[in-house]
Formats: sequence, C-alpha cells, structure tokens
Amino acid sequence: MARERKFNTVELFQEAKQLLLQHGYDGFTFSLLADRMEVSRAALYKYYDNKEELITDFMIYEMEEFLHELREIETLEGFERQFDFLIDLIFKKTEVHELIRAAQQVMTRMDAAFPNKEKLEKLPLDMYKFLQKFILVGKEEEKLKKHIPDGLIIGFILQTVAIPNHFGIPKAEWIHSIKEIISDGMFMNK
Amino acid sequence: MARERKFNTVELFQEAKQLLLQHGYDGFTFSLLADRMEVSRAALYKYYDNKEELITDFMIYEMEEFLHELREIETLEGFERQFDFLIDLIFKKTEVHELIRAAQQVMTRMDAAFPNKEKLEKLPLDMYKFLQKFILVGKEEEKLKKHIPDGLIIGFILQTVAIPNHFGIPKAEWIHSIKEIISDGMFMNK
DNA sequence: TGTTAAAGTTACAGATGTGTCACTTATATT
DNA sequence: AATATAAGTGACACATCTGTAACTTTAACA
Repeated sequence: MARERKFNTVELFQEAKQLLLQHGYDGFTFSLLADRMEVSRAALYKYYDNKEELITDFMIYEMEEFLHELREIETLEGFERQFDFLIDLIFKKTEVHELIRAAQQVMTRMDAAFPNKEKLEKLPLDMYKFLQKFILVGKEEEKLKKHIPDGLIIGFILQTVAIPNHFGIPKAEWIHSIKEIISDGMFMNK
Repeated sequence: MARERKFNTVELFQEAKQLLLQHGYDGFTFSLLADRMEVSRAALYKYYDNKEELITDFMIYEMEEFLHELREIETLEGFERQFDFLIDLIFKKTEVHELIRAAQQVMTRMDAAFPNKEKLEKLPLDMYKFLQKFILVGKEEEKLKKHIPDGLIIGFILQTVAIPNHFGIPKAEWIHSIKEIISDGMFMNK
C-alpha cells in the first residue's frame, strides 16, 4: 500500500555515525545527514521528531549491538581467553567508545522527561555490570590483582582503543604491545 | 589614550576552554562566549577575525603552558622521579588532552594557508619529542621494556587521564592504582 | 483500473549564528 | 578642557538550521 523507501535504518545509522564522529553532537544536523542520504530533510522528520531522538535511537542501537557481540565472552573458558576476546572485540569496534563520549553530551542537553533517556543511561551500566563478571572470574582465578578497583580495570581496558597511533605502528604489533602493558606493565621485571 | 578593557586574554581563554569542552568545536560560538564574558559579540571581533583564529590562539596558549610546566621534568634525577612527576602533571592538567582531541577537529576544517596552522601542528610533536627523551632515560636505565614502541608508551600514559571514574573512587587511590597498572600491569605476578 | 496510504518533496516562518560598519564611550595625554 | 584613540555597542545583511504544513509520487491491493 505504500511506495518503496529510499533508505533503511541501517544506512541511516551508518551515515549518522560518521557525521557524529566528525562533527560531534552540536555539529550534527539534519541537513548534513539528509544530503548524505540523498533525501530531503523533511523526509527524516517522518521518522524522527528531532535530532535528539534520532541520535538517542542510534546510540541505543549501536550499544546494543556491541553488548550483543560482547555476550559471546561467556561461552569462553578461562580468564585468559576471555581477556584476549575482549581486547580484540574492543579494537574491532573502536568507534563505540568515541560514541559513548558523545552520548554524555547528549544526556546533559536532554529533557528529564525524554522518552529514551532511561534506556540510554542504563546501557553503559549494563556493559559495566556484564564486564564485572569477567573481572570476577579473573580475580577468582588469581589472575587479576585483587586490590585494583573493578571500575578502573574495565575503564583502563576500554580506554586503550583511544590511544592515537601517531607513528603508524602496525596494528598487530600495536595490539600485542597493548596487551602486554595491560597485563604486565611497561617496567622491566625486577 | 584608551578606555579600560572589560576583560583580558586569560579570562577569555578560561571561558573558551569551558565552552570548548562542553560543546566541542562545532558547538562553540562567539555569541556563547560573548554572553559568558558579559561583553558584546562585536567586541570579540576587535581581537579575533573568527572562531578559528580565536581557538587556534587559545590552543597554542594552552599547549605552550603545558609544555612549559613539563620542562621541569629535566631537572629531576632518575627515571622513577620523572615518571611520578609526569603522571602527576597529567592529572593536574586533565583538560589539555581533551583539548588536543578538539584540536584535530580544528585542523581538518582549517585552510591550508591559515596563519597559525604550522605552529599548532608542531606543538603536539614537540611534546612527543620532549617526552621521547624521558623514555630514552627509562630504557637506558633498564627500567622500561625496550621492545615497546616509544609512541605507545607516551600515548598510553597520556591516555590514562581520560579513564572515566564512574564509581567515584578517591583521587589518590585512583592515581596510585593507575601508576601500578602502567608500571607492572593488572595481572598477578607469576 | 481506481483507491489508499505511506514515502517523499517544496516552501515557509522563526530562531540563531556570522561578519561588518557606523556609532558611542571612556581615559591618558597635551 | 580639548583631543586622540582604543574599547565597546547596536544594528544590518546574509547564511544556516529547525520544525511544519500542504503538496506530489509511487506501489500494493481490492
């Protein structure tokens, strides 16, 4: 009963991601996005009332996808395998963490009554809770130092993707060295 | 021969910093800044032709100040002291690194012929070069692992300030644990 | 083949930002 | 007290973004 759509949600989110990473929350506009999609601006308003709604929807989609892939960690046996899996996943999904940063900008400017606010606030906490189980395994297996706070361990690992590789060190070497620093530090053993 | 100024450059840069951190490059406007300074927008144009010029000037000021404080590292004897000094300085000047991130946004949108472009591009490299001397000391004193690339060591240390402390762990404990992870890792010794 | 309804477009009004210019204000110097 | 001059203002023209409403297009289906 209807005409064919010129674009689907996934395409839309892909472009939105690029624009958000390039321009940040404030620099993101419907005009920019409509141009990229080769669609009129008004068409976007058929699906989203405003940019806040579009961006929150997109964020939720992106984080849920990450969480979904993350859940595979539970199927792995032993802390070391889980650790490797986590680092590799994080580097496969680099942008997610930059987006979480942008998410905070969204939150601060959002109405208290905004429909998706709760859902968006809950997701990063879900992720932390989920990873806390992984930390627990590490500490129980006597692999992770017990006196280091869980929040720091998780934050530390997640943060490593954002280290700028100014000198273009090859990806494999880069990730390998990062794993080494995280696990045993950059100091020589005494 | 002239009337008294209502604001000075340092005040201006302080407000600019806050706005940049809050809104990012695209969200930063002269209107916003003028309001904060309680001055007319046109007054700002007496000093800066446009926001690019203001922001680059500000960035250069901020980075030079950081570099200036960093130079004190050379007066310290031995790698361990230098290491402690560096971490503490980074945590004292948290925002600098968030600003460097914003700086990249500025660059990409800047004319190739922009007056301060070279100066702004040079500063982060100066910082890296300066820190490379510190890395060299560490490797010569057999304190730092020699096979880890210098660029990663520097990037890793600088990045730690950006780890979000979601659970409000006390600053002293937080920094102490970070130092431990950086130096000896988060894994138990075998 | 005509009807229906979602998909998409064009065009408008209002808000906000930009850069500029003619103007006013304040103060150090003569 | 008069004057020169830098500091600051108000207001204009132009651009961009926002949200909406009236319109047209397309394709399924009755």
